[in-house]
Amino acid sequence: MNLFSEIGTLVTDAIGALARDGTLPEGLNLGPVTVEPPRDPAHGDMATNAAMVLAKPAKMKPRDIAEALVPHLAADPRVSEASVAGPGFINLRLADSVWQALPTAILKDGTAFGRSTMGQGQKVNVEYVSANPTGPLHVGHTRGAVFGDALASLLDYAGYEVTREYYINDGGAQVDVLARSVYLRYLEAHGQAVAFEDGTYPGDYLIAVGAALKDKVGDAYMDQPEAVWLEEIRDFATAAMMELIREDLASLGVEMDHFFSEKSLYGTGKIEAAIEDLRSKGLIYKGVLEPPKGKTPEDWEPREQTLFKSTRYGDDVDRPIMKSDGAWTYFAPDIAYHYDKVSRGYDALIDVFGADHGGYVKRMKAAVAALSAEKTPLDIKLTQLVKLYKNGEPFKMSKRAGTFVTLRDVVDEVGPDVTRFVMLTRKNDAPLDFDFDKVLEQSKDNPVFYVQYAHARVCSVLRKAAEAGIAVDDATLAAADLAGLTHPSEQAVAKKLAEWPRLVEIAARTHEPHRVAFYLYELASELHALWNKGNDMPELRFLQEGDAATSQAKIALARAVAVVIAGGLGILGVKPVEEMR
RNA sequence: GCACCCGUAGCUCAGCUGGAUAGAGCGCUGCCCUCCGAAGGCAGAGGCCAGAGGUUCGAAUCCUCUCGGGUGCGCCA
Repeated sequence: MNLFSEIGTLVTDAIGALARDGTLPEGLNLGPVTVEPPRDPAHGDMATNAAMVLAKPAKMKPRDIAEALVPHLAADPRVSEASVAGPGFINLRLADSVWQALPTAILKDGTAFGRSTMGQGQKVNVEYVSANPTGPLHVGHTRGAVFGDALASLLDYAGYEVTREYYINDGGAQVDVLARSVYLRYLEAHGQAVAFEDGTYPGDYLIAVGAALKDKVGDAYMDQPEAVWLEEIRDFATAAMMELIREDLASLGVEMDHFFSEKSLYGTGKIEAAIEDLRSKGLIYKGVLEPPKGKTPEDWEPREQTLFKSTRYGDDVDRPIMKSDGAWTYFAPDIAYHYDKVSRGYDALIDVFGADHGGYVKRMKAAVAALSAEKTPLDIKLTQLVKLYKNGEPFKMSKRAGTFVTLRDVVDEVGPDVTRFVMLTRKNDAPLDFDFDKVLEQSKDNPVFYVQYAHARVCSVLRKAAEAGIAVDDATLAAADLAGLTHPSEQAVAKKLAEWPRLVEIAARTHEPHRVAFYLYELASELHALWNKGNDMPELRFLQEGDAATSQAKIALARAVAVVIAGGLGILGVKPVEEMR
């Protein structure tokens, strides 16, 4: 039940009627026609720009179109008032009964209220985290994990069929470094003193891996050259790191549908097949790149390389896919991986990268455009830096990894729910300050608390009502007569609730889950405002002593707020609380 | 040098495929608990939306340029 699209249909129907009676020309493009909440509530409940956007194609004055539309709109029982304002807006005021029907609908649908069919079951692949399997996840990954997961849930809620996917970078040089590092820990487990040189991973988290390796192979690799053990230790260590990463993700409540191994692309002909696809389209050639202007590397020499003609699809320069020694560059398996995703039949792809990979966006989009013959859109969302603070001071060190703050450090400190909500209180491409103390603070300065508090307050009312012997189960509340909910503060809450289905669609369309978090804050604010009005005006309190029917009507509204908050938090992956502790 | 992101109240940030008088929190000023949770609410002050052009009935939003900040730029992934 999306009121805005329902009224939108009313508007387009009215335009259709005018077209039939000759007032307006036939076949007007109604795409730009919108119905949205006006910025100023004094203008009414909804406004449409129809008259203004149709003026030019219809060759009429906006106000004339508006005047013609108004009678059609006003005739609908849901519309209590329609008027023309400003340059040609049509402002609509809706009947009280429209708002009063809303909590009832919410109580019937539960947290499914707001679900949309916008996606029409289209298949979307969301790839996120995709951290190298060389150690625990750090804060940067945490933001990507939360963002990607919430985006996936949001798209699911909006009617898409979503796959959550993780690309394991287990094919490059960094997993060899991992293997050597684990070998050192293995020697250490055998009692040898070892030195961690530059280019190895010194983190404590590999100690257990070295010990486990010793348990598995005994002294078989002692005093053996790298050629003997490298491959096996690499597989062993990579598996251990992926286990670690899965646990990290699980602690945040993130569960992937699919892990895709980069290594599986090598030696299987998959990279070659992807490159061959590009070659067949005339997009692969040998050539020499120009050095970047203004910043020529010291050791620059012109070199002939195998290049992908990414400039054909909007990139700034063509990109090498093969090194001079004949090995693939990192870009080649990435092309093959996306080729695989495209051929799995997705209608759309989304990659979530850290902002430091921003330079990679154009070539990746170019590759997918080429591989899919421009049929599969790829959106790449970049997540910006997280700056950590503790007691107002920048905070960098991890107690666990020694060098960087890990996902576990954050989750252990503040819990998964707070971590997730806070990570979504900024747009993905804006830097985020994360203050360990502030996010646990119980004040309206802290949006996590503020939203949870609203939910808890409703739960509190439900408990009080039950104690007073009033039935407040959802079925009973859904049957309540809400005609008495006429106060502006009550209607303001209902109107905010009405925005929820629309907001879900906007957030899903723009791939911006943070909008959900901001909406929940606004909804909580309306609830708190109404609650406090009850201080001065006892008739606005949810619980009316000795009047079960009125109480149930008011509590139905409150409960509807809690349901939408729970549904919204569900998208963010946050559990609503029933009491503040 | 080039590309991408960003620039909105003193501070931290929202702002809907372009909509009417640009919003919130913090901070500041003044109010509201014999009252369902005051962990909250109400009111006030505070803006050339970095700047200049352009498109449009209409621009914080789209285009161009300038300034300022961040990130990235061929055998690292």
